[in-house]
Amino acid sequence: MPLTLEDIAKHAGVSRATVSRVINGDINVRKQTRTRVLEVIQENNFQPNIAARSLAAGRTNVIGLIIPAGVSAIFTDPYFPYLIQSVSLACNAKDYSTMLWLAEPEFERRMMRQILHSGLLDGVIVSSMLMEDPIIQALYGSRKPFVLFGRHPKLDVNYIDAENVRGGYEATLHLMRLGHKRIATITGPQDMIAGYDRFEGYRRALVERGVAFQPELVAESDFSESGGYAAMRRLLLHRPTAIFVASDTMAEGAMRALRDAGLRVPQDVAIVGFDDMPHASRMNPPLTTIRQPTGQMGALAVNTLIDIIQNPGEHKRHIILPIELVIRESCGTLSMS
Amino acid sequence: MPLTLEDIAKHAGVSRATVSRVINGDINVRKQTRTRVLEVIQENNFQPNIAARSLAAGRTNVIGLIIPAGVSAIFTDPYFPYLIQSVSLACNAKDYSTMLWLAEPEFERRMMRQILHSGLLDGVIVSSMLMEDPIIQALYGSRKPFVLFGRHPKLDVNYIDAENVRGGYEATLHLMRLGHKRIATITGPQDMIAGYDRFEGYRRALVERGVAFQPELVAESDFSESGGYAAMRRLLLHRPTAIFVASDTMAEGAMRALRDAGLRVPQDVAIVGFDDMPHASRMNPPLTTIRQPTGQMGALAVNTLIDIIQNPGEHKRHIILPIELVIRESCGTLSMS
DNA sequence: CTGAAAGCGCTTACAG
DNA sequence: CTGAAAGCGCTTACAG
Repeated sequence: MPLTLEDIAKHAGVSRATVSRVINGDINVRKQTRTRVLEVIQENNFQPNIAARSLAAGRTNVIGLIIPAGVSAIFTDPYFPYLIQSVSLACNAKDYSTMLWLAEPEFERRMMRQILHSGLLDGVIVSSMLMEDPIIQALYGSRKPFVLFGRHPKLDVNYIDAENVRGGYEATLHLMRLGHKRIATITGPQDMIAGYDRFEGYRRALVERGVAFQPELVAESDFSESGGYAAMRRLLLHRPTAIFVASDTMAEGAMRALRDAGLRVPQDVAIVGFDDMPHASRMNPPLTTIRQPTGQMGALAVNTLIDIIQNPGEHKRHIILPIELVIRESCGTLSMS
Repeated sequence: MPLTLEDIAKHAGVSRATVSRVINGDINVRKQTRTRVLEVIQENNFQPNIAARSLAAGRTNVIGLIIPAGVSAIFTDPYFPYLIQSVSLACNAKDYSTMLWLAEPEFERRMMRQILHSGLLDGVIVSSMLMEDPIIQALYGSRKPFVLFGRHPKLDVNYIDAENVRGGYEATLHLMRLGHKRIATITGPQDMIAGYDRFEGYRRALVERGVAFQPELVAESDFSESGGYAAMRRLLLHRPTAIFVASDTMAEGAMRALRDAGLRVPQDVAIVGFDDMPHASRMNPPLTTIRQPTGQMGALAVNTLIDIIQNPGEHKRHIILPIELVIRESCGTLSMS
């Protein structure tokens, strides 16, 4: 059977309360006492029982990561493993653990009960939700600390985000500078904020340069590879010479569609992606794209959440990370214009 | 503040013990009483505090899923999201929650303490570990229920596995039947059981048909796309006419290498993969591969683990799922031989 | 700086 | 079939 605080206390010749203080970094412990207790803890590889701590103190050092299971992109877009990994590592580094929730509508009620009422989670990180998702509403109405991946258009919540609008803008502008006139776009879902904002950037670039917006050059998709493929096939009917795709993974699908149609990149169609996932540089040709710091964002979300848990009631945190245009070979060069 | 058992008991006019019995499905409750209590629970959307239950009963309805973070394939192989999803859904369906651990050597000690001593997990599922991983040793030496994805060559443990040896055998045999003489293979890591077994199947097919084993036709890789690419480039020097690749994702990399080398599939080189991930059918050409029931395996692992938790001390469970050759277009047809 | 004691919200023998 | 009570292993005012 695992040891208890009481056991450690006995070994160290102090009370159970003192051991607890040592573990929790209370200042009111004599240095000598602290050292002795720490030694005994080390020797016995002691780990306090989380359930007991949770019950007594109301905290668990566990946070939840919610990703909607409906997002089919979760299977083709390395964005998700990267996100999960960076969150998991950042948690470990702060002595927290990660509980993963793939939100299925079917189990949503159960999930929300667990999250809000079971006392299991100190806080939660939410990624890739639809803006109108009831989960966000439920969290917003509770006092459970949470941070969103991606800003929210209506609610004042804590969030981490990238400069998505500027990303879409820079990508489109890059294509314009290369002389393209018929620039299409494959967007993410318009009920997801990242999908919406990247498309907004595209529109702004057109407006700014006085280019008429043409609805037939827009295909909404779902951030998945096969979605990008299907969207590209639809756009092909309208003969764009360039295309801004709102994720690298969709860009991969789009390039597959172009290849199947016998078109060359960049000679026939130029492409800019979004994300700068590692495989972007391995595509054929290597993909020009907008880089966002996915790895950093996971860690930042964790640290922000922990900060909120420890200092509740302060102002909402809004963190927006810079993007950057990475030029490779999928747009050709200036001379082609 | 969340409600407690005591609150529900008061509303229903019974004792706290009775409410607990109702929640835990104890038979010793009068039907009428049960109904009344359930109503009150429903009305109030009551969720028992997990920490308190854990402390009192020694169970949490939380299981851990451990995946080593060092596996770079985690970013390119949809196998992992599928696995995570199927485990997560199966857990939810059984009223369990999933705790995700991406095992970093750096945090291994912390992780093992949490898993074995914090009382947070009722059991754990371990995927894609190296056979000699100390985590498996530690679990084996503990009394924490666990099931492995993939058999263990030395320890008598609970596991779910696919017929990997037969899969490698069938894949290789298929290529032989098509008349190929120089059949190469790209293997998974030989310190992972799936990598080892699939390679073993390849060797058995050669032996059975009296074909000499040629070490230069074997390239060990890491289950990632870029690993498959690099391995294929090495093999190209030895001019194989066919190749068995131990995962679809590596096969994707291999096909990219062939394309870059100006070789056609299947005319110049025939390929068989392993997994039958959804993108296998979308490759160019569609990939002939060995199908394994990944989705089922996650659910089966969860159900097996829960069974072990509830009925400890019984014999070890060994579940091996059948594979199946799926013929598409990456090997050409019999007439080509 | 330290200890004795109450209490967190459940489960589960025990008694009836 | 039901309730009173002990106990799970911690944390944290409170007292000294």
